Amino acid sequence: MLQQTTVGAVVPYYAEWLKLFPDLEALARAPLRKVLRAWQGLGYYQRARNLHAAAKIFVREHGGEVPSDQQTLLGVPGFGPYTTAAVLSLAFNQPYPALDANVRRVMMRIMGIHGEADGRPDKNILERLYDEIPPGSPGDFNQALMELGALICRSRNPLCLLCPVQHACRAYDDGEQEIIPKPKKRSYRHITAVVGIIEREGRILIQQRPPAGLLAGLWEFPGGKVKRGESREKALAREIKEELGAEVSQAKFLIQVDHSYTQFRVDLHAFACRIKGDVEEKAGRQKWVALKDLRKYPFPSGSVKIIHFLEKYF
DNA sequence: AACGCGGGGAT
DNA sequence: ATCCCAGCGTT
Repeated sequence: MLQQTTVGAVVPYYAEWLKLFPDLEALARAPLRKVLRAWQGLGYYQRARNLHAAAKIFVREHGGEVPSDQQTLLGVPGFGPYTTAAVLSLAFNQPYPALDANVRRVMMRIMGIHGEADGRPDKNILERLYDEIPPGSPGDFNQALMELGALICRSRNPLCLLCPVQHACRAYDDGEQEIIPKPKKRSYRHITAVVGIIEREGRILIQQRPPAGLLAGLWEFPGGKVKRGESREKALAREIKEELGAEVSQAKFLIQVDHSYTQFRVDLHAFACRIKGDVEEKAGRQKWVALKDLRKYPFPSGSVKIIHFLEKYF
């Protein structure tokens, strides 16, 4: 859960997760839909699939235990260099440095390495960490470095005057703690999208996204992007026609929700819809679901906001 | 080496 | 409006 996600966002999910899946066997035998539902809102859903697959491997091939060998762990879904090192050092007391974003920033500053923070393991930093890591307490060392990065050696406004290793920091000596690492430039697009809440005989139509790509395997309401110069109603009718082969006979605006991704921001407009005729069966799975049953399916966060609105006012 | 993959908090 | 986060897998 902590892969590329802040501790504060993870804590409630972690607690709930352990209630649902108290041990490896419980996770291994759970259906994917429940696993994804428990992950709903956390993002990067491939992590949930990986963890699910890993639990199955541990139960089936390793007697229900987590292996304590580096090469074995590196072959398990979701276990890359960082996670493998973190498990080996924290759980098994083995001297592997856990090089995460915090530690990388701390070490770039201590060693005076300029440039952007690269996501890949840096050879020079790893060599230094292997030299410094105390064989007797590698887990404490790793966690101390991560904590130093999170609380003192922060990305912005580092608290150098409170830093216990200020005397050993090249960036501080040179007054470069604010420019190491160099901020990344990102483009930021804005998209407006419409979705149809299509009801028939007390049920609402939802469809499942493809098994790979963005929000893979999650469910959503039919709809799509609004093109330039196009009205929301026109876009809704066009998308419903494209996706379902059906004509929109009525559309009443319900709610607008904002939703931000890393690379873009979506402005979602939901409409209560009536359609004429039947819905075309598509390769992607579709379901008519009662409002109270929507919460059983994994949706992206933007859709969840719409569902909360529906539950409150319908 | 570069890119795709969420979502929310901090500033 | 930007930037970032206890990264990984694919190309």
